Parts: sequence; structure tokens; C-alpha cells
Amino acid sequence: MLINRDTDYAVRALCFIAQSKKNKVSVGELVKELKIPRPFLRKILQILNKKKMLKSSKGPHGGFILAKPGNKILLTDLMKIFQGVLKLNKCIFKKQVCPNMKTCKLKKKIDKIEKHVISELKGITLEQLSEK
Amino acid sequence: MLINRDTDYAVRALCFIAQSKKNKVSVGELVKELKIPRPFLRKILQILNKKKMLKSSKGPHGGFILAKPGNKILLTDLMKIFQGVLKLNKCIFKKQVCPNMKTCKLKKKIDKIEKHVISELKGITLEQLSEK
DNA sequence: GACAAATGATATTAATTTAGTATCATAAAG
DNA sequence: CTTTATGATACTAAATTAATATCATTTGTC
Ligand code: SF4
Ligand code: SF4
Repeated sequence: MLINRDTDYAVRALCFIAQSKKNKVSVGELVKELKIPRPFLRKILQILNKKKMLKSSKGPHGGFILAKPGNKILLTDLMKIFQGVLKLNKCIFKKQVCPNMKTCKLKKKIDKIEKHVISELKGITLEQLSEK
Repeated sequence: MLINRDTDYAVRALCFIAQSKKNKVSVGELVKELKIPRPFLRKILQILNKKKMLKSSKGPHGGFILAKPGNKILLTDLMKIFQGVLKLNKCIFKKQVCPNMKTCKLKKKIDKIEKHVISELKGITLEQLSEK
């Protein structure tokens, strides 16, 4: 999978927050809307807060708002946060890098594909994803 | 990962067999060359045999040969065998298909990328991968 | 200031997938 | 008929992913 579950959930949550008229959205509202298990969603939102994608406020009427405009939040940012650096091909098995790496034709092909994938992903913003 | 370990091992083994001057290659030779754990490699070769990518012969001097020319063995065939149908995005969590599938912007983007990846992969043959 | 309602931080458990091993059966060469 | 090779299958272990549970902290309201 290119996009894992956490990233996917993060996108859904951020889209909803982006589309919301209200300036704050609580976990409760998101759970109701997105049908994501609450403890799970909380964890994701907390990470997004720590990574400066969201701003949170505590206490009654607390909740989350986007920390920056939707066109400044990139899908690749989220993937980085929840999946680490995107690699279609790590060439590591049994904790050892493959000795063929330098000459491997397969690696060359995959690397080329990876480049294209990354360049496509780089263009995707939350703004695009949250358009109605 | 786009290519999993089994597919990767299969590619390495098939490349070696394709490059070998001898018309038969035994597991022992492959193990020595490729440093893949023997029981593992055996399993992979057995699957390749069953899937008609290799032909095996038993007994002393037994071993494996390609079942067809290198340009007829496609990387996508191997991926299909060892990884199932290629999907960058299954849109299934908790065993349920995502209800957003029809309208989801993210899915549309990923599907487009997937198309490109698949079309690139389709062009890759064992012949290309085993060129010296 | 006490209390309730929200998020912050972290630890734990469960399920699933991936990785690796072991065993016995079968076929062929000599 | 013995040895050497692959065929088939069952099993165990490790790692990853998924999900939950618990307690701490902040803040608005009465
Ligand atoms: S064989 Fe090639 S693709 Fe596979 S791990 Fe080694 S370098 Fe990477
Ligand atoms: S939100 Fe979109 S990308 Fe994610 S699972 Fe649903 S349809 Fe697929």
C-alpha cells in the first residue's frame, strides 16, 4: 500500500476540518462523521498537533483547527509523518542491504518508477483533496 | 514495498538460471550464489515450477531450467504469483470497503499513479533484468 | 476554587502478516 | 536398491500493524 491506514485517516480528518465552517472541531464530531475508532483518531490528531499540522485547544469547547492553509499541507508531509520516507524499494532483507544494489537492473527500474510516483505525490495538497 | 521479498528472491534466482550456461541449475548452486536460506529458496522454486515459470527434474543431476524464454517471463507475472494483484490502494480497513470510494479525491489521485506504475511494470521482462 | 470537558502522553494487549524451519514423500540416476 | 535431487505440507517464531486503556494536564464555567 502506498498510503497506510494512519495517513488515510489523517487525510480524512484534515479534510473534514478544512471543510468545516466552524473554526474548531472536536474529536467527538470527527468520530461521528468519520467512523474511526476514537482512541485511534485521538492518537492521530495528537501527532498532527505535535507535527504542527493542527493547533489544538484544551478544555470545554476545545478542539482542533488547521495550523496552516490547506494548500500548504502536502500529502507527502503526512506520509512522511505516518509512514516515514517513501521508498518503493528498500533493498534490505534480514537487516542487511542487498549486495547487488550497485548493479541490480531491477533496482534501477524500480527507482525510476519511484521517482515518478514521488513527483506525482508532491503535487497533492490538502486543498485539492478537500474540494467539494 | 512494491516488490516483496519472495518476488525479489524469485527474480534473483531466475536471473541466475537465465544467465547460467548449464542447462540445469540445482538448489545447491543457487544457495551458494544468492545467499538465500535453502528451505526458503526451495519453496520459491517449487512455486515457480508449479506456476510454469520453471521446469524441474528430480534425482541426481536434477535441477531447474527456465520453462520459457526470458522475454516471455514478465516481472508482473512474478508479482502476481507472490504478491497477488497489484494495488497501491485497496481502500479496505477493518475488512470493510471505504464508503467514500466513489467520491474520494485521494483515491482518484492514487488510482492515476497506480495506472502509471502498472504500465511501467508491464514492460519489464526477465530478459531485461538478466542482461549482463 | 471545584468541577467538568476537552486534549496530551504513554503503556498495554490483540490480531495479522511475514519470515523461517522441519519433515516426510516421490522420482530418477547409477 | 541406494543415493541424490525435488515435491508437498505442516509447523514455529518474529515482526509489524491494529486497537485499547489509563492517567495527566489544561481550560472554561458556575
Ligand atoms: S536484488 Fe536488486 S532490487 Fe532486490 S534487493 Fe537487491 S538491489 Fe534491491
Ligand atoms: S478515504 Fe479515499 S483513499 Fe482512503 S480508503 Fe476511502 S476511498 Fe480509499
